[in-house]
Amino acid sequence: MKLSARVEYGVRAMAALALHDGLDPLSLKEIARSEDISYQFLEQIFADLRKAGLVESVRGARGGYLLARPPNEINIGDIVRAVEGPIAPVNCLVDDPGSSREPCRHRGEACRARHVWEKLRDRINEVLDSVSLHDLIESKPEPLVK
Amino acid sequence: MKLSARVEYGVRAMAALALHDGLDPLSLKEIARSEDISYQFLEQIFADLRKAGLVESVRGARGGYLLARPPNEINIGDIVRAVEGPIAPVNCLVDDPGSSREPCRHRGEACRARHVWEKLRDRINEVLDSVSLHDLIESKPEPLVK
DNA sequence: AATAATCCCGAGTAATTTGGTCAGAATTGA
DNA sequence: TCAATTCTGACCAAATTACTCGGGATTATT
Repeated sequence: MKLSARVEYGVRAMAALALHDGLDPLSLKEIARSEDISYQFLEQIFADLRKAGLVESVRGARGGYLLARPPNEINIGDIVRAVEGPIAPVNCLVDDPGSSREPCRHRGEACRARHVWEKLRDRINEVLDSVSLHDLIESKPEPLVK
Repeated sequence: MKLSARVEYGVRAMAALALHDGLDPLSLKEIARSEDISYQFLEQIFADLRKAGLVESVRGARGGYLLARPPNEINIGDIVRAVEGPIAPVNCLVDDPGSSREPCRHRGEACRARHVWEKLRDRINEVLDSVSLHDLIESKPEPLVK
């Protein structure tokens, strides 16, 4: 039940972009340096963020990335789903509409727990969608109490 | 952001025990067979369930497992935490009080997203703790609409 | 036009986690 | 005594994750 490093990095990088919103493009090199994240790994993550339409790229010298929308219109859920795919806490909830994959069937019965997992998925999305990048950068970083 | 097969198996096995509550011990062999789960993998899972005090074992011939409490006093969260450890959606939330592990600190600041992850963790626990084994076995398995 | 800074892309690799097996000891009802 | 069972620790294979590598495409600057 853990989010990946991609998510952690993605959120931090997007927060960096949000803090720089309205200015010139921010390069991956710069983000990687300031957030201490592998440059090449970040490239992969930004490929996903771009495909999801959360950032826009400016190619060439002095290029970089910009938020595609203002920080209050991008929320953490958008980022998580972009870099990790849709939230699906168990296999039988993976949405895979075309294929004829079995739902969670065991010995002829659909799994009794399905509605629990569905509720869980919905609450997770709710929480992640309730916080925007704007909220994130407004809130003070917590003091480092031991 | 996925629960493991251990959780899925653990919940199904506990539901089987709940359906058999008040009767004689149910053996792992029986559960493994009826739920179509690897016997030896189930052994591992039940070791965790037992250590967590959710089941009691009866050793020897005609032995097996019993729920340690009535089905309405055991909830899905108990099972998930027993077999997967405490819910901690990001590393910086792993509770590890003794050790001096760093909190999520990046370049001197605690991570801005920490409170989001905390809220997420709390909601996940809430959902999982809101459904008991009793609820689970009372609810009809969902019909298998394609 | 040349250069350097940047995004872009696909393949490959190392580390970790997960799901499961194996072998056998300990316990107990029949 | 024997068969059915729990219990334990080590082991193993597959999958996933985190990251690297090599190079191509684009563009501001000189």
